[in-house]
Amino acid sequence: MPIPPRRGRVRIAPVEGRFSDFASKHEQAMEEPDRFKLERMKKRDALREMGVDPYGGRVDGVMPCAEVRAAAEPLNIADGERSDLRARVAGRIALLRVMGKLAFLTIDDRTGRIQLGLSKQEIGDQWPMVRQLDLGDIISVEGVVGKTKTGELTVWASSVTVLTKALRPPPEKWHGLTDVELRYRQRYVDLFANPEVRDVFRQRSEIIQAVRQYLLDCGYLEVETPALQPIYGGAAARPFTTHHNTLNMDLFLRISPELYLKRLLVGGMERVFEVCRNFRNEGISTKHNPEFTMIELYEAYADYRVMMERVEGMFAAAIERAGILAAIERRRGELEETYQTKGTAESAAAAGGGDRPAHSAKAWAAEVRLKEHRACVELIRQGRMAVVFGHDVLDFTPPWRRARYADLLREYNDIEMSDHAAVLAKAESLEIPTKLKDGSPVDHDVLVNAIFEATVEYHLVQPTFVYDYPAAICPLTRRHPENPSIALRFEAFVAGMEIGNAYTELNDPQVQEENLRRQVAGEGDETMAVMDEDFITALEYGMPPAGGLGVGIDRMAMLLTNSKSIRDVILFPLQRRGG
RNA sequence: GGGGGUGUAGCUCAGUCGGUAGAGCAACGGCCUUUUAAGCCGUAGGUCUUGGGUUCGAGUCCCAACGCCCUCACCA
Repeated sequence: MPIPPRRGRVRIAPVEGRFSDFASKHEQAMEEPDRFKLERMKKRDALREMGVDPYGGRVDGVMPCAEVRAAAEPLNIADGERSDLRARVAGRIALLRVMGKLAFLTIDDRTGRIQLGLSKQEIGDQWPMVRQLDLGDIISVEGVVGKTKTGELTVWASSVTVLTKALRPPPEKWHGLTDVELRYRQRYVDLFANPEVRDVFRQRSEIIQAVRQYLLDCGYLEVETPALQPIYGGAAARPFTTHHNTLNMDLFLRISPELYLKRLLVGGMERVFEVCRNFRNEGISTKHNPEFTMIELYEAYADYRVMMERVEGMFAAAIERAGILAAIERRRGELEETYQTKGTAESAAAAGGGDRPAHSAKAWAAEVRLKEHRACVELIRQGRMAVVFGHDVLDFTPPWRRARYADLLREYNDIEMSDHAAVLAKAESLEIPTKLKDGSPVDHDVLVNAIFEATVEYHLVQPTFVYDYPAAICPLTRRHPENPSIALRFEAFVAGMEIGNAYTELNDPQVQEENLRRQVAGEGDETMAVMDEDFITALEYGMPPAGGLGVGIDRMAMLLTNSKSIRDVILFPLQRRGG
């Protein structure tokens, strides 16, 4: 099939003035349009020839689809009837059924979908326009709200406006976009093709907003500290490096905001938090993205016990204000429906004579998920803050379980944290290296923590605060007043995943300096902290005793939206070039 | 970095033992005023990720590269 000649620049970029050169240059650089694009460009041009701008502008008074539904509800419109309710709606064409002189389209907006009815008789002169519409175009219509014979709520258009002609076809209308790589690389397609993806990101936004509001209600101040730092610290991680040209100065992207937020405590900002993007130059996994979001907070005159309450409060606020429980009840209802309908009528037709009850693949998938959804909804109805995560039901109702680090270590390994011989033997049995490259022995507390990570963490499915950590792995934490080998630190675990980390902060500048110097010198590893003299200076002016806490927002969003991978709660996860 | 999986039409997927590359959706032409993933008739659409190799013949077997997923390692 011969490729039609390129269209002239005036046709391609009819906008006058400043953008036409730009568009034309890019048009030349673009790959040869495929047959889908050519067809759609033809329709775009046909629209222009009939005097219709295929890229319309502002539309006032648009009613979201969900509001149209809500407004129609009390009118009790009978099937086949129309109401007096007039509405203007706008959205992307998700389904398109044209039959001769009547067309039904389903458009999709941020609140849902609604059917539009366009008839030649009613829209008259505009009818030829309908033939130039495709799936994926963005339009608005104005008309009256009614119901079809089959009871489908429909906006019967009296006028149609083309807002955006799409030059590329959307993915398959039934399956949507499922190729994981394409979903991440072209998230914009994923978002409009898969409405449930939009729901996840709406919930993520509401979760962050809920947490923010909770902290504001607790008297916190939201602050912003540098992401570009001359010295990195506050965590043990490898940083990204960059360079400032004018200052001729190497800089690091922050791995943690901790040392800056503590300076604010010194400055008298007694309750501060930051919604903070951190950057760590490390591995990528279902639980790690090189850039990720934390909420870190510091509260003067508090300690790590208070921080436990903050974690509980943040989750409770998020679950309530982001509508998490209602979403799970809805999901359960959908699954029940899929299971009922696809598991009976459809499968009976397709069964053909198997021995066991036949179910369609969808019904089978629904059945598998129903078990935990039913259990979860049962808990919700008892007033619990329960969510479904994979095959687990997680109960976030405060108070969460509080378990001492040493007790858990004993429970799952039958060893005492302080018993070096036992720890060494256990580490060897787990094939944890007990010697450094230079042959010197690995620090006792480091071994203990390796054992803990390997043997305890994955057991911690229900929300659990693990507290009182071995001190050597906690250089920024205050020691236990009666046992200096213990640090007043907890980590919060859910579904085997660390989701929060808190300390009773160390505010003795001398001890802090010693800890940091030991860390910098001791490990001799590039991942270890760089000495931050100014941070010590700040502590010397006096930092109030305080509790500090960091919560991983991406992981929190994973838990509350039942997402297995961190990439499903990050809009544009890092991908390799290419693809 | 190790191990496992995967890559076929715009999208979702089949492709048996190595023997001319298939379906549904989308598209194009036609019919159609109550559809619900609309339907019916017809048409077109492919560098089977890339590069080597084995073979008379490779989507299929072998080797390598690249992307993606899972997993381990790394990672307070």
